[in-house]
Amino acid sequence: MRKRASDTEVLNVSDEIGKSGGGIAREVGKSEATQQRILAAALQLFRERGFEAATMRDIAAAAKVATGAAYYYFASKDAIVLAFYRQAADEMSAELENALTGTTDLRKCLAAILEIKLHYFEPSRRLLSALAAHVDPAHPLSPFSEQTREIRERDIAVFGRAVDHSGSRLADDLKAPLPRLLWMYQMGLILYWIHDESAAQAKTRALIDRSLRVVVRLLKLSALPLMRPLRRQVLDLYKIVSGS
Amino acid sequence: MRKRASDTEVLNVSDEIGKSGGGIAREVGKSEATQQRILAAALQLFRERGFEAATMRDIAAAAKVATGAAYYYFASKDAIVLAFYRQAADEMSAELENALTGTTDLRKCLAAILEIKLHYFEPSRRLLSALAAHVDPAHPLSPFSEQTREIRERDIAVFGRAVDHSGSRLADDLKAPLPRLLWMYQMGLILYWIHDESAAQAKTRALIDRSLRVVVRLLKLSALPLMRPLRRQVLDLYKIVSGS
DNA sequence: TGTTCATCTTGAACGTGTTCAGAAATCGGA
DNA sequence: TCCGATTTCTGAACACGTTCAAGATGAACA
Repeated sequence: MRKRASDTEVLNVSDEIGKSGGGIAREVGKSEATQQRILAAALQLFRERGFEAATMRDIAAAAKVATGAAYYYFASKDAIVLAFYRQAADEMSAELENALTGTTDLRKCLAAILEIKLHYFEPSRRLLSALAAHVDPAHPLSPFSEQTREIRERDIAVFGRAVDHSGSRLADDLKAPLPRLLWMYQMGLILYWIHDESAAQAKTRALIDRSLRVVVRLLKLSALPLMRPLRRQVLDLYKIVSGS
Repeated sequence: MRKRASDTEVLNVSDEIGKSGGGIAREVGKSEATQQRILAAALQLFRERGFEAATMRDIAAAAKVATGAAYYYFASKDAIVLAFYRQAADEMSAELENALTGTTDLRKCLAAILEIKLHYFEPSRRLLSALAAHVDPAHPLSPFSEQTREIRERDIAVFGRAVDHSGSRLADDLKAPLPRLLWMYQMGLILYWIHDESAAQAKTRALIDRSLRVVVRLLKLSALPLMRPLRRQVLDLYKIVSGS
């Protein structure tokens, strides 16, 4: 009976598409179309009414299927948000790569990355609060959960390339953890942005601009031989948290 | 009909106790006893089964009342956790004051504060994840919500006194924001502790010890005239976030 | 004692996310 | 074209948090 939607493997958009010739593949894309219809209906309702006010019954009705069908494609209501998150990561990746090659100035590069993400998520800002309201690593929608691991790691890799491309001279022991640290930093900014109710999220904009300068300044400072003991202390904290 | 449990004023333990002589007061403490019975039953079930697995029906049954009665005393399931949080803050306050006068060493003082809280919350560690799983300031149970404001502000005041009692020389512009900054720092540690699955939460223990040294070291560093520009930059970030 | 009235209590009912037994649709192969 | 198998879909049913109209309780007063 139930075969599709599992907890970890929620959305397999590109699955089975390639094997139309091989095994079990009917009218190409029929199933995928339904799934996309449900996803689209859900996202529209989420944006219109908010995550909680949009019920699974409404979503299914809007997608012209029965309630149960939604659960055939998505393991849970949360999983729909997760699918959106994955789609977002995919759609942004090309743009992000462009941003990386645009400049060797780390500050500008980080600013560009953040600009891309905020611009992309702008229409879904409130929806994201459903995704990022949780800090519990056990919650599927947490940015720190197992379910979001793949997206997270790919995202961290982007920061890794940003660091590589930049001309900044860095302390050697900082090079390995820095991508993940920068990712955490941007996660904090995005979290703040989601809940920022100032006009046009001006506060977040200010925070990004100012904090980027601080971050880059700290990076330069930390490269000084004088700062080595403190840097080691801070990196020890990172080691504890990152669990190595 | 419904008069009790409102959203902001969830638990009025000490309400109406004083006016037994004045107006409407029956068998003294009857109502309070019921409320406490519900709270106690809830906490026991929360600890036994976890917040989500303990249903309001179970809680009411364990307290020997109908389901609706629980909602007469508590506006929601969350509100019960909130009541627990308030009770905890009350019960810890005396101990915290003691810790403050115990030493003039800021590091030891902060360590003592954290020790008291972790020790108190130890049996309810998992329950706290229901309280602290949210970073959304709009969520009642968020440490940053309006509903938890009073507890938060009182708690920040504790850190204020800790700073005052300490002999550390601090930059003048740091004195005002420092208590809140320290509170945020401890909140981060507690958050980490809640989700720390290492044996006996050893990682949190290590993190507290090491990070406290870093914090104190940074405070000393920040007092140096050389560090003034960077300190100003960081304080600007604080101003943006704290919304002034 | 009987009446009044706020306080307290009840349990059925609502809307929610989710499950599931089975029906319908569609496939590959005879 | 028909058959068995697989995928896709249905809608009633479940357990949950929560609401609410109605009832029960008991103190204060006549």
